[in-house]
Order: sequence, then C-alpha cells, then structure tokens
Amino acid sequence: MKKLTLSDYQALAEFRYQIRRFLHFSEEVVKQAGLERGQYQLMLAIKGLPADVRPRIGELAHRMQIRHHSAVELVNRLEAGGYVHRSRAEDDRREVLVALTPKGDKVLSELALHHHDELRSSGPELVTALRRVMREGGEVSPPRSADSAKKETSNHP
Amino acid sequence: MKKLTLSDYQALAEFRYQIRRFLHFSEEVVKQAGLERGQYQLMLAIKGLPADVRPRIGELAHRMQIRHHSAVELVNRLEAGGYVHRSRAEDDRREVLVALTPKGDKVLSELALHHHDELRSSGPELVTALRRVMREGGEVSPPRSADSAKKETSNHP
DNA sequence: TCCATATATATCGTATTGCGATATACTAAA
DNA sequence: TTTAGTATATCGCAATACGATATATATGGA
Repeated sequence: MKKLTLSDYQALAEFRYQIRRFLHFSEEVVKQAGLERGQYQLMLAIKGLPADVRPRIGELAHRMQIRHHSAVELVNRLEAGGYVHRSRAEDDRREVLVALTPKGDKVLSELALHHHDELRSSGPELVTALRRVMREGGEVSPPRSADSAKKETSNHP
Repeated sequence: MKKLTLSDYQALAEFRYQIRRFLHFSEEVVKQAGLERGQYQLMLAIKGLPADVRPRIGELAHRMQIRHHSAVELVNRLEAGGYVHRSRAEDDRREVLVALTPKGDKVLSELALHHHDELRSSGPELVTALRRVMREGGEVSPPRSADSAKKETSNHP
C-alpha cells in the first residue's frame, strides 16, 4: 500500500491551516454583522445560483452540502431575521423558493465584499498550499521535466 | 463604495461550494474511521508541524485557529481514544507536548492518504474556483493584456 | 377516479463542538 | 517572596447539523 512522505503530511497540514484561516476570518466578519456562519453562506448560495437553477430548499441544501432539513432550519432563522422570504413554486406546489429581501441583499453585499478582498489577499497562499498537495507524492501526472521531478522528491530522502 | 458584480458573487459561491465539498468528504471519511472532524485535523497538525516547532497545546490551537481550551478538549478526547499522549516539556513545566501514538499514526496515515487522493482529484476545480474569485472584480493586479481585461469584465454589462 | 408510491419541505429531540468565564500550575521579574 | 504573566485545564452554555418522523403535493398505473 502507498505511503505518504513527511512532505506530503506537511503539505496537507498547511492546506488545512490555510482553509481554517479563511473560515475563521469568515466567521469573525459574519458574526460581526450579526449573522450565523451558515446564514451568510446560504445567502451567497442564493445570489450566486446560476440563472437557470431555481432556489429551492433542496437545491440550496445541495450547494451547502447539508441535509434538506438543516437547510430548512437555516432558512427559518434567515426568514425570522428578515433576510430572505419564502414563496411557493407555481408549477410544483411542493417546492419552496427562497429569495433575498432587500435587507438580506444589502448585508450580503457588504459581507461578500469583505470576503472578496480577503481572498484576493490570502488566495495566493491557499493556491500555493493546494498546489503543493497536488504535486507531492503520487506520480499521477508526470512532471514537466526530469529536473523538476528530481527537485520535488528531494525533501524526503 | 465598491460593488461586486454578479460574476463576483458566482465566483465566491462556487468557491464556497468547492470548499464545502472537500470538507464534507473529509467529515465522511473521518467519521467512517471512528474519529471526530477535529481529531483528524489535530493529528495532521501534529504530524505536519515543522521540525523546529514544538507541539504545544497553544501552538496546535493556533494551527487549528481555535482557542487553547478547545484544543485541550480535543486532545483530551484524542488521548482517551489512545491516539495521542501528553508529556511535560523539560525546560518549561507549564507546557504540555502532544505526540501521536503508534495507533494514532496508523489511523492518520490512512486518512491522510484518502485526503491526499481526494485533493489530487478535486484540487483543480478548487484552484479554478479560487482563481476566478481572485481575477474577478477589483483591478488590483493589472491584467496581462488589454484583450484579457476586456474579456474578464464582459460578464457584467 | 382512486390508490400506491415517490418527492419536497417541515418539526422535534439529540449530539457534537467551540466558546466565555474561571481555575490551577508554573515562570519570571521586582 | 510577592506580583504579574503565561500555559494548560474545567465547566456550563449556545450554535449547528443530524436522525427519525410527519405533512403536503405529485405521478403513474389498476
């Protein structure tokens, strides 16, 4: 069975660190704005949904990688806060469509801007970390040259 | 004040989606192995720590972006499961050093391998999503050519 | 038409997980 | 040796997502 090198572990750890830094930043600014972690993400998912996909509960749950009933609860809290509103789909009365209110849209715009700025500044580190994970270890996609191949494996004798 | 375009929102949403996909994958395999989400990450943080940094509670908390007492609790549970063990630092008796047990090392190696494979396969999408976030909107780093500049802003009239 | 089955959303109780407040052990400096 | 500072630990709490379950609507035969 295949084994990871120390360099692989370091790359994985660094990548997780970078992700946690971003998520931690996110939680901070979101909390600052009086929202829960998931609330911002769900609003962003609504706004960023491709135009041809309807913002159903189930669809949003998929984008959030959570169960539908978790999405339901999230929408409940968002609706209670006046950030979104529900409406029934005309053609299929089982479906509930979720849309941002003007208030939700406003809050989202500020938060998204913060996140955008943060990613523009910390994004490169994240890319670097991920690239290293993908590069290290397994020899799936062959390196561009013999030289670089030598370099990449030189960390772990 | 600066405003994000629809394309910016879509890029941000897509990036979050990719991150959630990875984290969701991670939770699944970690749970499968009988561990909590944070337990794998802490073990990885220990193993991936630079050789010249001591695995103190506080240091690990920093890498995890959580408070020290949260790290303490995590280590408690890891120790109870036999995955790590504590030891006092010789020079400063306040410090507690955390190290993997053979059992912890073994479990970690399997999980890390899974994560490694997953990132090698889904990593490119993540990079693409993040690159798009960094590219869209703000004109911080000027585009390479007038052509590409036109293309990049053509999504939002 | 009516029933069986499938799908979409909702409710409720529970477990996990990180935090704030606070405590204890040790170090360092006056 | 006080006093202040730092590292780790304990406890109760709040949030978040889940499993189990319920309700409404849709769909495809008999």
